[in-house]
Amino acid sequence: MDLSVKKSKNSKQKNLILKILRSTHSHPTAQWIFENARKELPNISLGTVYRNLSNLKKEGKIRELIMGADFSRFDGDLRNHDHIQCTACGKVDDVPFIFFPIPMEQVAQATGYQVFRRRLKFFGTCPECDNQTTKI
Amino acid sequence: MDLSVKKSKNSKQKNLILKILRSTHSHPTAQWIFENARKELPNISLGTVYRNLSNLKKEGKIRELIMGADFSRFDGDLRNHDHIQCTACGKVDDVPFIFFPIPMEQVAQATGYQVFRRRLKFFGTCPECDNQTTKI
DNA sequence: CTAACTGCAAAGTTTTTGCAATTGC
DNA sequence: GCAATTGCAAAAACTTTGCAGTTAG
Repeated sequence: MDLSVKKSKNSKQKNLILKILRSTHSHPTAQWIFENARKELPNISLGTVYRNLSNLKKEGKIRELIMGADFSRFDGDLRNHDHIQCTACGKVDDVPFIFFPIPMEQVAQATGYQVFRRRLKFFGTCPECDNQTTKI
Repeated sequence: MDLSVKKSKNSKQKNLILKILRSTHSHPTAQWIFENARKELPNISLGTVYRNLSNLKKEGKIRELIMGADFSRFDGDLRNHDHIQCTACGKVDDVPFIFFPIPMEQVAQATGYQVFRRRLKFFGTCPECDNQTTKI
């Protein structure tokens, strides 16, 4: 059987979307990507953005996050890193890679699962929101 | 300023929803909760389910997960535990609490955030899906 | 060439909201 | 009582899909 998926064309839309994703660490939503993409390609459609995000995900070039109580966010940085979300403004930032030794065997034993991956997410308040506690 | 939020009535709908959530570890979706709730209260509406989930979350009685590429899932168990999701069937299970020492100060230093909480999620295949690898 | 991709618009899903009636405290 | 909650239905928010035309390899 053929396990290699990849079979996809280049298109300016797709390349632009990837470029946008890689130019930020802010984990944008599909809508945000769309708005930024149309600055360069005014005719691009939201459907195309969603289709390309889906393809890029299948090809392993990006990662879908969906981490909080809102819509999907995408990550163009595939290096090992974790995430932190501000509970005040909802922003998601990268946590540069820190090695956390997590004994996955214990998890496998406790659950009966075969464990492949882990994902670690932190919650807190970002510097901006911290300073605005008294405002408004 | 008054930081205590809570001010909420009891209603049979709300109590039922909480009871359902606490009776399972399967992290149901709003739709699933709705379907089960209407077995006991046939006239309950989906809107009421969503409103109560939102209130219960505000009151800190449940937790919204939203962990994968689909719709929200809710957790009625607030004891410390982590989650594992099967990448084959999508099911989410609890990982009974295991102490993972994670140095949150390092995260705070690296990001500038005030860090409150962490959430750890594992991915793998559940025993059922493991055994079905060759079927179909 | 032709399979994949595009823009557009319509449809699908999940969640929220407005309103009049009901209910808990 | 009166504010909070409910059922219902309509609307909003996010995502997917059908189609006919365009494009990359």
